[in-house]
This record gives sequence, structure tokens and C-alpha cells, in this order.
Amino acid sequence: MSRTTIHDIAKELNTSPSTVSKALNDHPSISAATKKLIKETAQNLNYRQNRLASSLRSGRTNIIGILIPSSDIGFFGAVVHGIEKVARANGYNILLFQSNETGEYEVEGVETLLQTSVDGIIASIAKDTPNLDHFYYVKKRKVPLVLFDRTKDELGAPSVVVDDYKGAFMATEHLIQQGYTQIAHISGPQHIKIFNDRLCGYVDALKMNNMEVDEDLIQYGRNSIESGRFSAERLLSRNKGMDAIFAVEDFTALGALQYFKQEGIKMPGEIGMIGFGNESFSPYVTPSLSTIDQQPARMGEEAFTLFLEAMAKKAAGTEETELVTEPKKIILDPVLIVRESSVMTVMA
Amino acid sequence: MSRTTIHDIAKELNTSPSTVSKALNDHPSISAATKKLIKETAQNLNYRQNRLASSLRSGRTNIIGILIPSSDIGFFGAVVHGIEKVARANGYNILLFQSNETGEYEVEGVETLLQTSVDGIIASIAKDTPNLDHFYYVKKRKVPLVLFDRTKDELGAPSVVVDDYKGAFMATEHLIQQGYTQIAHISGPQHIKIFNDRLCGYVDALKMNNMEVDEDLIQYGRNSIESGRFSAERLLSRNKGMDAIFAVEDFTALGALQYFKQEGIKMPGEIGMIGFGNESFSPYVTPSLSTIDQQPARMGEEAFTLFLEAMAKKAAGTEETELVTEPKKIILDPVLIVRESSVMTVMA
DNA sequence: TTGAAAGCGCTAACAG
DNA sequence: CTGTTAGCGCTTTCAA
Repeated sequence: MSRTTIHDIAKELNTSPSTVSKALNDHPSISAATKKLIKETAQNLNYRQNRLASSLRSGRTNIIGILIPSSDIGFFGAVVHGIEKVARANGYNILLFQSNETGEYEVEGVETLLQTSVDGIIASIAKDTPNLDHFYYVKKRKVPLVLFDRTKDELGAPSVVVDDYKGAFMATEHLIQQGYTQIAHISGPQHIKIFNDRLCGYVDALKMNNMEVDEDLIQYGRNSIESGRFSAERLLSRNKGMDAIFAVEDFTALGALQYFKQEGIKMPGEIGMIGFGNESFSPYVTPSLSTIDQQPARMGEEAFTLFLEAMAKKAAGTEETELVTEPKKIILDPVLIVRESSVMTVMA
Repeated sequence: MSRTTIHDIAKELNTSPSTVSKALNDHPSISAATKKLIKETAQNLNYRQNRLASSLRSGRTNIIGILIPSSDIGFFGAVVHGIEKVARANGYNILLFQSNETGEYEVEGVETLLQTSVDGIIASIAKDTPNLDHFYYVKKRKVPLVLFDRTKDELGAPSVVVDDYKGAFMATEHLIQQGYTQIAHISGPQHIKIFNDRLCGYVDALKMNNMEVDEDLIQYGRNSIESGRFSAERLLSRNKGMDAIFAVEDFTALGALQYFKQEGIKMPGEIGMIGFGNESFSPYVTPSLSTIDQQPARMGEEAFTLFLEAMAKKAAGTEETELVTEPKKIILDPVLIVRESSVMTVMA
């Protein structure tokens, strides 16, 4: 009454378990006839492979571990979706672990994934990870590691990120092309790389278009709705004739939007606005928010592809212990999403 | 140079693998002294358990399979987050599978989860599942199955859902309490149970408050922004003095909101509005949308608890093959979220 | 092309 | 309290 095993099938057909195993795995050394016979019998006996046993023996699980801060964050939910899609198509499944932005959980997660003998790990690093020892350990154990979005170059792992600099440049240039001339920027904490990158993109876009960079038009907030409101108020009070804002995140842009609306300022018209991140709410606010999309699903797909490459390299037995080649880094192009908040003229 | 096993530890200490295994698992029959010694040695030798081997032998993986339409949908991302949190606290990990609303993938998912010997499955059924054979098979294999949100009573599995009727009742009653007197409802396709439940909640709330139910004030849409706009237009054209709308979903409410805004109708004031679902955009639209929250995280937690109970029951060896007791069904209370769109007076 | 034998790393009876 | 033995179900040499 227990599950049928390859032994049962072998017994039924007066053959051996090893032959059954090979037949079921389409091993070339088995004749087409026996394969057919065995597969049919397997079906009849309602056989299902025990993946644990198979994995224990073969050393491969066809499971990859995913470590993200939280599936509750839209961005990560979308990335996971992207990974799972491609993974499935390649015969892999996904073991999910969430760090909740906690270093402690992250360490635990890596540990668990490793114990489960996942074939590889795709991770986005938690904000407050104290150190990277657990990730170094993954590398030491020769388990392919791929990072996305929240990456660390020091780890020497292949990674996929979006080009923040370019996204910011695109956003700013879009405002310029719309005809805005006094473009402000609400930035975030500069010690976080992506915020600094976006600031640079903004500055360079202005310079490239022969526009002046006015420090008074740059605010350093803490990326929240509140901070967006506050920064908008400050910018307005400067009275510099500001006519557009590029905000470092959609939430920041939203705060500014709310403030201007409260003050009865027309958008677009008096002030144009663009955000960053394409949050789920941004199409639905009034005016709908122009923004930069980070292509989360695409990011997940690319991350999985990098994992496959790492596997292939491992299988090929690249023995040189520590390859000197730089790990591959995929930099995705961000996508400009134009909505109402940034257009000068009424949209067609 | 390969991974250390319990054999290595045993050899190191001149003891046996079984003793090491027991010590590491805190088996009561091992003295505190040897436990300490063995654990220290394990640490020194950098030992990590091979969960595959352990699972193969013990028959337990401490992994539960989760089957959802897509982690890209905010609601499911939140549920998964809820499950993972409690699961982790109880020593379980999560194998995630997405059906993408496809029956085919759903079948494949169940198959894979079963092959991986997950200890249980928590699932939300895909929209277009042609039949439920795969879920019946799970039951036949005696693998604990818990359903949430998209459930099927016929399966006889414990489940957790939100009380749609009650949520609709609460939403409608809230509008009544605000002082609205001509309350319309935009519903969805009636063959889908939750939409019909919500309609009933609306109707009953009116009746209980001695208000007339006017069929002209009920629209049957297809739950989309477009359909919300369209229904709003129709309702307005009826000219029945409608002063509030309860919409079956936030997206529908949003569509109506957009239409009224376009028509220059004040909200709240001329028309009050409440939705259902607490979508991520609803706090941020103008006016911010009152709605009914479905408690996704809570739902995940309860689902996992049901799984634990099922495990306990299985362990206790409830032998009566087919227990006649009804499977437990947890019905969560929805939560009323009051925002700007529904209040009569300006909020304090 | 098939089969016999060994063993992946661990746990669980049972005996001592 | 500790050790011996057996085996979970599968894959994989190697020999036939």
C-alpha cells in the first residue's frame, strides 16, 4: 500500500532496478522497446520518482534557493515571478526564503538552503546585513551564487542590476525635452549607492544639455511620502522658478504630488513630475505618475540565466580554482514610462 | 576535502555515527557530556547536516509546498509572506510553485511538490483549473492539504477564507452610518461566489437598516477599471439621486472614481465611495479610497496553523480512514478601512 | 543492452 | 547511555 518504487516495476517485469532507473531517465544504453515497456508499466503502477533519493544519490536537486527581503514587496514578488517562470521551463524549482531585511534571518536562510543541497542560490542582500561571511561560505562550498538588485561587487558573484544612473539620466532628459527649464531633484541618503547614482544621472543630464546645476534645487530626503512632501515644500519656498521635479523614488514623488495638490498647484502645467520605480500605485494617482521602470521580471529571468551559466561552467570543470575573469554583471536598461504628471501638453 | 559527515565526527571521537546523530538531534538517551563534546566537534569540523539524507531516512522534509497563481499579485505575495513567517518559526521551509492561473501548471506543481516529498501543501486554486483530480490525489496520498482564498468545499480540505458577505455588509453599513441614503452597488459576475456573497452582504445591510433595495442601483460589471467607469456613468444617468457607491473591488471603485472626477463631481460630498480588497494603490488615489482589507498575512498564518493541525492529526494516527468530521474552515473577519472617499464630514 | 553491487548520509530499532 | 545493524529509494560504475 506504500508508494511504488523502481523495485516494484523491476519485479513486475522480471528485470532489474538499474534498468528501470535508466529507462525512466532515457539513458541511451537502453533499447527503445524496453524503455517503452518500462514507462508503460510505471504509468500503470502509478509510479512517481522519489526526488529525495534521486538527489541524495546524484548530488543534484534541481532546486534553486531564492533569498529576498520579502515577497510582500511588489518589486521582489515580480522578480520571483520572473525567476520561477524561466526556472520551471528549465526543470528547476524554487525554494524561497525571506530575510525580512534581517541579517540574522539571511544567515539562517543561506544555511537552510545549503543544507537542502540546492543547486544554486539567487539572492538580493538584506539592508542590515552586518557582514557577508555567509555569502562567502556559499562560494567556498562551490554553490553557484547570483545576486540581483541589492548586490555587492566584493563578493565576486555574477549579478544583475538596473542602470540607475541611466534611468535618472533618462528621467531628467525627458523633463528637459518636455520643455522644463528649472528642474529640481529630490534625492535620498547618499551613502546608498543607487541614490547617489541617480543623483549623478540627474546632474549629468543637465550638464549634457547645457543647463545649470543649481544646488538649491537639490534636496536630500529619506525616501518616504513624508519626506517627499517636506522636500517639495522647501523647494517651492526657495522661489527659484522651479517648474519640474525628478524624485528619487515613486513614494517621494507621491509625497510631493500630494503637497502640490494641497497647495492648489496644477500638475502638469505649473510643475511637472517624474518618479523612479514604477510602483503599483503610480498609474492610479492623480495625475498619473511618470516614472522609470526597473524591469523586475526581466531581472529575475536574467538572474536565472546567470545561474545556468554558472552551472555550466561548474560542470565543464573550470578547474583553475579561482578564475581571474571578472564575474559577469548584467546591467539592465531602465524603461521610461510617460504618464500625465510630466507632459507639458495634453496627451494625445 | 568533501563535506564532513557524521561518520567523520564519529571517527574523530571514536564513537559511532548513530550516537553522533542522536546527540545532534538532542535525543534524550544521550548524556549531556557526550552531547556537548559531539556538538563542539561538529562545530570544529564545520559540519552541516545533509537534509536530503535525513529526509530520505526519516520520511519528513520539513518543507511545505505552496501553490499560488502568482507572487506578482500583491495579495498572494502578502499571503506567502505570512506563511513563511510562521513556517520558519516552526522549523519549516517553503517550496514555491506558481500556477499562473493555468490548470496545466497547477497539475505540474502538485506533481513536483509531491515528488519532493513536501510534508504538506498550501494552495490557492487557479482560476481555470479544469478539474480537481490533482488535489484529490494529494489527499489520497495522505499529504496534508490546506486551501486558502480560492477554495473548493468539495475537496474536503481545511481552508481559510475571508468573510466576503460580512465585508460587504460592513462596507455598506459604513456608508449608511455616514448618512448616505441612496447607496448603489457595482457588482461582478454572479457565477463567482465571492461576488455574489458581496452582493448579498450589500442587500442585507440595506434591509437590516430598513432601506429600500433598488435594482436600478445595482450594476453587474466585469471588475476592471473600465467596467467601473462604465458602471458609474450608467448609475449617474439613472438619475436616482444616488449619493454613494459600494464597489465590489478596488479596481472597480477606482474606475468609478476616475469617471466622477472627470465629470467634476466632488468626492466625498456629492458621492461617497468604498471599495473592497485594499489594493496597494488605494491609499494613494485622490480621494484616498475607503475599502475592506482581506488580511492576507493573517490568512497565511492561519493556513499554516491549519497545516500544523493536520500534521498533528496525522501523527496521532487518526486511523478512521475517512473521518466524518467536517474539515475546519476558518473564516477571517474583514477589516473596514476608512479613508477620505467615504466620509461625510471632513476627517479630523 | 542489461544486471549486480555498492553506497549517497542519515535515522531508527534493537541489543548490549 | 552507547553501538550495531539495516535500509530509506535511487543512481552509477563495472562486469557480463
